[in-house]
Amino acid sequence: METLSSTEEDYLKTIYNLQKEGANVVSTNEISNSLNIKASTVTDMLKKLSSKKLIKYKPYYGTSLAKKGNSLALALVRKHRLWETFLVEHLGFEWSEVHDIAEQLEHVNSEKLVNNLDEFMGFPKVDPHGDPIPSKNGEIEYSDFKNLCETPVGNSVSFCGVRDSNSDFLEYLTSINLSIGKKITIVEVIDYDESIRINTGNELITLSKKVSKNILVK
Amino acid sequence: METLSSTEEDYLKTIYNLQKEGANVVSTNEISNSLNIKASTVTDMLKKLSSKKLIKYKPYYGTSLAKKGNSLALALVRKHRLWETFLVEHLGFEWSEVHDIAEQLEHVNSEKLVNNLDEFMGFPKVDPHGDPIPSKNGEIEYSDFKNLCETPVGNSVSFCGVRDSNSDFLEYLTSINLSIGKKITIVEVIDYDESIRINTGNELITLSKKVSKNILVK
DNA sequence: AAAAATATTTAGACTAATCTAATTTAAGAG
DNA sequence: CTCTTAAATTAGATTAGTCTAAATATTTTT
Repeated sequence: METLSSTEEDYLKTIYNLQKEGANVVSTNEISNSLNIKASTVTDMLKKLSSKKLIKYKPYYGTSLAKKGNSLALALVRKHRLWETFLVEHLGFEWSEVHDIAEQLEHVNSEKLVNNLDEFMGFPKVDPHGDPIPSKNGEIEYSDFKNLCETPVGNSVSFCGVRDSNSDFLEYLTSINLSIGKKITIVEVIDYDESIRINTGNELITLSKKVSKNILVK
Repeated sequence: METLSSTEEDYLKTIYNLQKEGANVVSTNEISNSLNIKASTVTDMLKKLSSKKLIKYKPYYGTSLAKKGNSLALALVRKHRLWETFLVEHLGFEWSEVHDIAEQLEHVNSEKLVNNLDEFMGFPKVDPHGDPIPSKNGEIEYSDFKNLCETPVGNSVSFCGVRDSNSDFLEYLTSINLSIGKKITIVEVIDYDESIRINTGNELITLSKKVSKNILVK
């Protein structure tokens, strides 16, 4: 099993993430946008990954991960989330700062490193953004969180994760004092722009649809 | 200050290490051997690093680090040694296993990461092989260790470091129970092959010249 | 000091990953 | 069902890092 370049790994992870977002098959343009790489370049890489049997690629139709590619993508996600957890839990980073660093760390190649790190931290189940961490064997417990924007008025839920790890978004949440574990009660939905008003125990805040859509609750 | 590629960083670190081994000026072939890259390729890279003012390069003569290149190399050494320390002290690795992993980790680009890691470990002064760890500001305390092979018969010293981090060598030392801190008394020097007999408290062992040359003591 | 050996550089080519521009295919609108 | 538009692919070029083979410098030997 030859090892992959970081670039190849990036493509696999991107396909994994896009597929998880619902789509069964991922388009060349979606990958292109996600990675900020021109579509023509993506096409070349898809052919290459396909010839390595890591993905199923049908020209003009789309791409999905093959079994082998899926395991590799999952291993990357595992590494990424373990490193993010380490950075926040042990090195004093904010949840908004860790993405780019983990993006580099996830390409470090050592089974033992990631497994020892996992053990060192006591086998955490979720990362600082609430995303589940795949186990050594590639098992992942998909969580059944709902979008905050779909929660009916009057309900009380708790903040369990985000659907976007963009640092601006995370910093915004921190600035309004929303962090994982927080109890939230939906006070009102404004029909006009679909924004919502929520109560977080001590304050009443208004969130736009764009924000509430990216907050996961249970 | 544009960032360097990992490849460029590797060359700088190699030049740093070779220069530290005594030589004021490093030859193209030395770099070529060290990195296992053909001399012609090295020449190209030297021109490039020279044009970036990171090294002083004189064709057919040799190379040395310029001030800027030296700081960068030192920053890499710092990262390498901090990661090695982390792996051994916190993730349960043997000192013989960490070199290659640290080689990858040292290219991860984040000032804050390395500084927080340093702080997390309580600002260690030496790595698991006894090498000094440069501080954040690039200060490094060169240690005044001697080679075990230069220690006169009868003297008692303590094992402070190694001059080679090759895993076979380190595993060998571990197998004969020699680890950093151990007290060593030189019992006898065999003129014929310059091997030495030492007493480590409970055992009497014989070490070849090749081995004793790579053991540092105080 | 000339010849031989060794070290270094130059020249030309290759691969991976990228781009732009041109072409082809598929999808949607009338 | 044809035309237009959007998406995807192909063609050709570029850059970084590498190689081999050939040429040139330097050093060593005789």
